[in-house]
Amino acid sequence: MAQITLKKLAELSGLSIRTVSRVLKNQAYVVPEKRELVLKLAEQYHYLPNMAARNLRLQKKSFVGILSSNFQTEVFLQKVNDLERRLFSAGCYPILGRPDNFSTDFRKMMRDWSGVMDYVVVFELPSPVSGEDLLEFPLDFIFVDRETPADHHSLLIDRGSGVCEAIKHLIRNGRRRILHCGGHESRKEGIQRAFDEIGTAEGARRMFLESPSEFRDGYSQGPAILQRNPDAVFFDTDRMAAGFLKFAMERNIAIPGKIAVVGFDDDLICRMSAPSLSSVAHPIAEINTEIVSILTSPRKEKICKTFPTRFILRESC
Amino acid sequence: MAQITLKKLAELSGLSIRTVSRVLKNQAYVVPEKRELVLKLAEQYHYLPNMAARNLRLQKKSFVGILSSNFQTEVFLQKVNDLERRLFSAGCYPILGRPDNFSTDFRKMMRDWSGVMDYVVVFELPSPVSGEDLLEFPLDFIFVDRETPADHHSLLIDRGSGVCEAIKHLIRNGRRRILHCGGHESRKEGIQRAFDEIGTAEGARRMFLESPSEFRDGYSQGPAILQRNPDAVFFDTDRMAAGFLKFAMERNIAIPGKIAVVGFDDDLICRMSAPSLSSVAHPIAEINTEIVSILTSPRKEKICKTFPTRFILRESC
DNA sequence: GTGAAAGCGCTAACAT
DNA sequence: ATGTTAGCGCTTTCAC
Repeated sequence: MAQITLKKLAELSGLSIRTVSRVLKNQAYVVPEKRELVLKLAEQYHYLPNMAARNLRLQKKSFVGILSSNFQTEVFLQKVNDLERRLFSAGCYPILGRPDNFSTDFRKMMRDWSGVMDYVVVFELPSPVSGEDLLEFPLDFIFVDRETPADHHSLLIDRGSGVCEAIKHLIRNGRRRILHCGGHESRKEGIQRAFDEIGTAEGARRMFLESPSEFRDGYSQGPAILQRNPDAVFFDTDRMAAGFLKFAMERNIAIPGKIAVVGFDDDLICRMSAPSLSSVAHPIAEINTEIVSILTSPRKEKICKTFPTRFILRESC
Repeated sequence: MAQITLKKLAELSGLSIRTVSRVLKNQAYVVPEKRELVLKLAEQYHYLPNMAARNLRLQKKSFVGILSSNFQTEVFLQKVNDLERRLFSAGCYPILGRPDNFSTDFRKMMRDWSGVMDYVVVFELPSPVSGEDLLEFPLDFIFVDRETPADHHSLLIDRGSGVCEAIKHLIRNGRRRILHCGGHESRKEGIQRAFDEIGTAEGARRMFLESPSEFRDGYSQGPAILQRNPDAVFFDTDRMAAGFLKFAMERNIAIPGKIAVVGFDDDLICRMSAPSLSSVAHPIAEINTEIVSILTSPRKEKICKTFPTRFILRESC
């Protein structure tokens, strides 16, 4: 499929490149008959301007890199999907990369992407990086939900806010023995806030069970959870909560009757589990809006904003 | 972040562009001291070659478009994730697009992508297209699991094969009243095959309940399903099967004890539902291998291959 | 009204 | 061993 170029169009029409360009960009000062001719030829040969060349000339980049070491979870898909929609309107598209490590994969990607984009959005990275590390790349980085190296944009997620809402909801609905199953600091902090605000006053008790937070963990921690006799459990992830739901179903433990359950992430699984899972949702739309705004109106100062998560009530509590 | 260029490096070093280029590409015939100097400068200024320019010059493209109107399901993420890994080794990256329609979105994407890629992989498209429609774009299309316009690569999925395996498994395990809930022709065909091969001989009976195939449908069809008194149900999608699992749980219907359940897609949900869901998996690795092979060794003739799906046994049957 | 020409950053054939 | 130069496909200034 040989690309047809301006030059070929010029030869074909016997006109100069400049004139052909004028016609195709709908600029003034071309006599109608020449205009017609060029248009006809362009149509006939399916002329499409080479964007790579145009962008090189205009020093304009129309892609944005998306880095994540985790393509597994469904929330990631939600984020990218939402971002794609927004970028599209701005004539921009996401290029995906899933580096397995910093020193080789990450570097290779940055090299390969140089010149086609100005910005790289980093959702997850296999290893920590410093501002120093990034200095060598002629790119602006936008870190999402991640400790941010000096001098780069960072859009942080306040995971605590949604967790706090969730816990307060549990307490207000009469739950008094609340177990946190997982271990992320961000979640602990939200729970702490809820107890500070109303939990302690209401006489609620707080328990903690340290655990990894995959599906299998929620399932395997079942006995340990029961042993602590909670009337509500907050899990660090939806996957983990789903694992516990499975355990509960097998043991005929009523959810939310006997135990209320809340997860984190608002994964698709929440709407597909039985009962449907209350969870804490990421501020996807808000963050992506901000990303697009950074891309479209470049600024000198680095953005650093924090966005709250929010509690989503479903059947499990 | 101003890009540092070969030209600047040449000025800085007082050498010609050619020599600088020689050094950086590790070619022969440069005296050590000049080599050293250039290397030092490149290091110091964090020189990165502009790939957009290099690719323009070399007429080489290092991206591949991925079109899908459906970014919702987790299988899509699996596919893209797997493809990304394979492309990466080939120095190539996926650019995502989610066109909402052919006439505007699709066209805009093809225009915007012209010159940066040679191939576009089409997973799903909002409307049917013909070979004619695609003629206007200087791109090769690889259609996956989709009716393919004339003269383009097509990698088809034989959905029937996995379904057939699934149904035969059910029959061999003593199920005799098998209900198909959904309506896709591809599934029907697989079920037919299974009955032709062993079902009829074994005296199994086949029933059909027409339905859309989302989560809510699996749930809402619960009563209609029970009414037909099946001992096994095959659902067109995992989401739908999960919906029925929820219904069954609420009604205390033993799965797989009373009713065996099989879904389709091998979504993440399969491993996270209770009980875990038997399903039919897409030939992701096989298809992506083929895609990469098409990209890396261009050919005149169009590829057209069909890949079988396969049955994945879990707890639900 | 139209065209020649420079140049975006890079490569490589062709001098020297 | 090193530099000059043309050109990938495009945009745009500046002449005519």
